[in-house]
Amino acid sequence: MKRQYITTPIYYVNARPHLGHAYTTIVADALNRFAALTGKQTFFLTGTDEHGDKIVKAAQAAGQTPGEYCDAISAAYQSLWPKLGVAPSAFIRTTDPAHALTVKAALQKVHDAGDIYFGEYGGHYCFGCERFYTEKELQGGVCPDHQTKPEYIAEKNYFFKMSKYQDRLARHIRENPDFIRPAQYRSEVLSILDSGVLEDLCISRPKSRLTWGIELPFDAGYVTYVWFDALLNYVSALGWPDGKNFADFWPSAQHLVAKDILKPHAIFWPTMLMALGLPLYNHLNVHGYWLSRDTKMSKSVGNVVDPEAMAEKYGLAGLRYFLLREMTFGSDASFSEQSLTARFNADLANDLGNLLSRTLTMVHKYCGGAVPAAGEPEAEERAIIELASDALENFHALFGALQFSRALESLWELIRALNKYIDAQAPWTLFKEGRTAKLGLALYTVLEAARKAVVHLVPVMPEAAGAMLVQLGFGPLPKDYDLTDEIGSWGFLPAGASVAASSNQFPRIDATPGAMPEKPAKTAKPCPAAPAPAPCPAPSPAAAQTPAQPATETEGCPEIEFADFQRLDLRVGTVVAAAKVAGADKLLEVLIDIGEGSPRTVVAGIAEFHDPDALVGRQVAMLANLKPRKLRGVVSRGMILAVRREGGLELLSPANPVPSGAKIS
RNA sequence: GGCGAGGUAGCUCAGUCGGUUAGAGCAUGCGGCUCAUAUCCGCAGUGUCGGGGGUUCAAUUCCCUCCCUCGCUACCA
Repeated sequence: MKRQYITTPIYYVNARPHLGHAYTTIVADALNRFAALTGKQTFFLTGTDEHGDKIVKAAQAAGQTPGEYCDAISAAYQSLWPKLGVAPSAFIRTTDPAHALTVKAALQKVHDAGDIYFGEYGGHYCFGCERFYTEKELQGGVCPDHQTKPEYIAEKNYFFKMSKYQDRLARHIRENPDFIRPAQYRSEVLSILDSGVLEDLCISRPKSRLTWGIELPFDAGYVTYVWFDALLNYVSALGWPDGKNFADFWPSAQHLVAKDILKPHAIFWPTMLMALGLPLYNHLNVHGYWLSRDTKMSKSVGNVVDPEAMAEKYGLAGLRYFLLREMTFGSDASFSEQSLTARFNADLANDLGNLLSRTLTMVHKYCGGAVPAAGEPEAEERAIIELASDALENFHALFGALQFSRALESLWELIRALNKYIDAQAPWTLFKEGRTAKLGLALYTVLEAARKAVVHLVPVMPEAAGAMLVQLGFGPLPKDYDLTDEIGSWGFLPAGASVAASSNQFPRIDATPGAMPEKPAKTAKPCPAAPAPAPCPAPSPAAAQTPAQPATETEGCPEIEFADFQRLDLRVGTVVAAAKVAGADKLLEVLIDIGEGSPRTVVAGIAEFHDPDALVGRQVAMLANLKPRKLRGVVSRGMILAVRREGGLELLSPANPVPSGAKIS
């Protein structure tokens, strides 16, 4: 079984998530989905880094304990990911007790091996800042913040013998050209390694100065500082040393980071792995910054972009597509709502959205809404089939090599060619002239080629691509579906499948200043009532399906498409724990296992009728992809389904036990 | 200062292991179609490929040098 383990950095909880965090994590998510769709077993890790000086200070400033503060910011990250369509396999926190045990075990191991020593660390210490300054950081010999002269103090600390592994690391990087990519960062690291002897890494802080950290196993007077704590998350999340996930996934590890943490990941971490006797990761993938108004985003400049607001304003698909399409992986790129709008309108609305819209309309007008029989391809169709095959082959090669921009561009070559093909074939003329065989052939060619393009957008925009596949009559992806089967093949779209009457997947965004772009609609319009003539070649009776009926209404709710139903992630979960929410009469905080690794927290308004203790072990139906929401300070991720009756509230449960997380359909 | 990356059409970028008229998308102008989300298709461009020098029959692509931007690192050779 081929596998892929991909990680983002764990994000430091001294600030709320911004676009940079979102980019890294969305890239990881897209790569993870792509791997899963190409037959790999995957593990995707993200999390939060929560120890250190700055956290203690930030917590104090917020009037909280470090623990409370970390919980709050970590929750902000955890609840952001589903809003960005990101679905990690696990979320690690450095304050997780299991992580602390791993870090201690690793420190002990490296200490036993003789690669950690006790030494003196001297520097200019500013008591106001509670930190050391190097000579060059001091301006005119005084602290830049406090304008006071720092005191030179010597402090005993523990050091990791990084220099011992310097040559071995340099050799490894030379022998494995893909170890650090893109190549510009590889040469940067080699240049650091070649330019002199590495300084050993200071890995501790005395408890007299810092207690918010993991205690050294060999000296209770110290906590470990920064990198031994943070970097080890990549193996502790897999259950190192004995976890099955570690054995399964570590050999396929690759990390994704922004360029600011190149050195820790390219130098500290591999040498730590060497000291631990562990194999190195396969790839370190390094990306650049998103610039806003031509400079790096920063709070003081006030140009920080909020990813959640962008997702709400432009839709998930638009945001994720833009991020992957606009940045050349490795280089910096500029973010602006103007370029996002331009990209959205040109690529998604005009090219792709309109392609689907015009095609589906024609299938309904000319073919009764069913996928026509393919027929025998002629020269023009063979050209499209070949182009599709080339485009997809390129896409696979480029996407896997992190060249998302070029990968998507090659997909768009196909999409643009389809618009051109439609113009050349002019189905409206074929229809008028009664040339039904060619008409069916032309529309089938467009539908099938569009499907092949859209299916490759699933990793980029899972939800929107899924909806488009349904509109195209292909429906949700089969369980054992493998994207690689799309290269060099043709005709997966079954004739006779009914297609949506229309598609308004990516409505153009009004670019006029001040206009508030609407969130793109994600549902298909209802079918028009008028049944169209059906001159297209009839599909084989076995494949024929009932054409969509005109919209009707049921008890006040408008009739919906099957695709609408599919947007609901309904599952059966098992209650692991339940407790009353403090200060609320009706709310229970319920932990529900839905087979995700860690149980979900759901806040449910059922406390009036249900005793928390009686709920444990019970299976309940829940809506799992409801937008997370904070209720009474608790983030609720989902809702429990229930029926209200007089004097009570019945929870929905399966009549017989089912696996936790079983999908309701 | 050293090291690394980059400087290609108005914008965002691709590309050239040296070789006929240097590409794409967006934006701009003109024309066409009507199935479509005022969408789509066609045509039209423009560029001393950062400056200068060198090697070569031939350089945007190789070498040298200078300028500018970004990053890392440092005053130690």
